[in-house]
Amino acid sequence: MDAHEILMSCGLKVTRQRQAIVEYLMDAAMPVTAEEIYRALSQKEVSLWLSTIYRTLEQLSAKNVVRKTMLREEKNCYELVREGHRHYLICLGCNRMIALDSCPLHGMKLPAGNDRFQITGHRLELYGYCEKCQRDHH
Amino acid sequence: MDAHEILMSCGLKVTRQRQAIVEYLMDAAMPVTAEEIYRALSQKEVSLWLSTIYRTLEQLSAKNVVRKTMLREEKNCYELVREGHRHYLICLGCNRMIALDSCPLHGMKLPAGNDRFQITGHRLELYGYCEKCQRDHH
DNA sequence: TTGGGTGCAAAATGTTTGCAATTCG
DNA sequence: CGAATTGCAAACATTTTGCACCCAA
Repeated sequence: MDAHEILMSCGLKVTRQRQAIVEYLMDAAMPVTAEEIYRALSQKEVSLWLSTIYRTLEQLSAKNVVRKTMLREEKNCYELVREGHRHYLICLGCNRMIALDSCPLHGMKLPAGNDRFQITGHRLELYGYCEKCQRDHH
Repeated sequence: MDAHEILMSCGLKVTRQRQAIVEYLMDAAMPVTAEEIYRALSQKEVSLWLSTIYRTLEQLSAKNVVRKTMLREEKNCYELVREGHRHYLICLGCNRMIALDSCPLHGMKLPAGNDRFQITGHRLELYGYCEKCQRDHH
């Protein structure tokens, strides 16, 4: 599924700007901020505005094609929704994020989910220190 | 431990404003925004500015007395660090948050934590629908 | 007394909105 | 062509910063 198809399937018109945004998200290994998209695309041939990026991300989020996340307690980040959901290890030393290849909660019976509260999703981030920063940290 | 002692232990001067902020956090059952603190204290006898609140929360966060959280993908919230850490059920219907009384991950061996990445903390939020909203939602 | 703290204003940052001009279908 | 989309400016909300005055230690 390429950018063009993704946009079509959302019922959105395929514009130069939107294609570039979706392509950028497809290439991104990590959640990215609106500003990162803006800077990256501005450096290429693509000229577009931040408001367009926000609007597009908003629309794609509504269609569940993009997910808004908030990693590292800072800005909003956005990532393409791929297989299921995704969690990250976040290094407190260098801020790098490492995607986990599976959900640690998968298949787990959560004590909180009972008839009084129906759990439909979760968000999990693991913090710590990567190999390099473990050394530097001491 | 009261507000006064908490501030002292952080090496911060005990001022009227800071005391009020910490007391408010102690009474709060849930993470609160800077603005909520501002409005609540303004209504009482306490006069103080938002910048003072942000500065104080910043300092308390640095001392690990307060934790910054971002629930519901919206604004920054702050909560007093009590016993260990805390997780919430968040209702997507009414936005209400319900504190869990224990950490579902407690005692769990996380597959990601090995010698290459040392896990020191995590953040987990569970989303779903509370009893009332399960009915309304359909 | 004095260095940290606060009031206050102003700036910086991130995001949203309104509208005319443009472009996709 | 007509509706959706964009460029652009301006508004908005949140958070940070600078500085003179103030007050806790």
